[in-house]
Amino acid sequence: MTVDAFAVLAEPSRRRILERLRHAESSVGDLVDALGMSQPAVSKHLRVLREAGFVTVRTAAQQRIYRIDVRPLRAVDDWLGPYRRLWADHLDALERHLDRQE
Amino acid sequence: MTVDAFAVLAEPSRRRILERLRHAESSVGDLVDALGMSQPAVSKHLRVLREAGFVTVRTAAQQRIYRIDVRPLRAVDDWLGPYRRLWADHLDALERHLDRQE
DNA sequence: GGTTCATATGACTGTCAAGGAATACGGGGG
DNA sequence: CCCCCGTATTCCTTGACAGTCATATGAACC
Repeated sequence: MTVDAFAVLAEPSRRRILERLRHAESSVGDLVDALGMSQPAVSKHLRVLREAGFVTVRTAAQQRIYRIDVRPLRAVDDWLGPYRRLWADHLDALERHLDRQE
Repeated sequence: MTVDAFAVLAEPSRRRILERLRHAESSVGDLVDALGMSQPAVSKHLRVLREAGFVTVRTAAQQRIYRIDVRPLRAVDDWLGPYRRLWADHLDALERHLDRQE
């Protein structure tokens, strides 16, 4: 996970790949068909995702089956933690405000 | 918010700015001192953050006071939603597994 | 063992964003 | 009114990255 998770997610195509892998693991060819982009492009994005820990690979005959790994996403989720508190506090303040209105 | 929130967050310096603004609103000069980078660099990052909705500006005399706005972060949080389910399910499965072990 | 299928990789090109230096802008104080 | 302070903007250079095309790898099948 030496790579920056946010930088990896900055690429829309990579998010689309993750979106697809969220529902089911897929071979490279499946992704090529589903996303309508060239095979080398897909393979390169998969490499980036793999090196950042977002996906794992398994070899099945002549295919490589990619599967999502949620750990980097949990890291992003953790990063959001303190900020989440921010809008929770705002909601609390809003509620108090509305209570006072009554 | 026409800009991609993930692309904005991909820049470490911008995350550092947000981290700082999470605790307190700041003038540009404050951020320059705190982050140890050039004033133009900070101003440019603030512009990106502003155009993506991450921060708002207020003018106080000759200073511009920047304040965090959590809405784009909530969008990121929402994006994570479906994936969060993924590892919640995994945790459930683990619990069931451990229960069966007893 | 050579061919075919699925995928990875390399070389190359175009694009875009970040950083620095210099400069413009705009309000405030003398 | 001129100057100064804080900040924004412009120009320029440089580096990173995505996409394409072509080719390499490697397993399976005949």
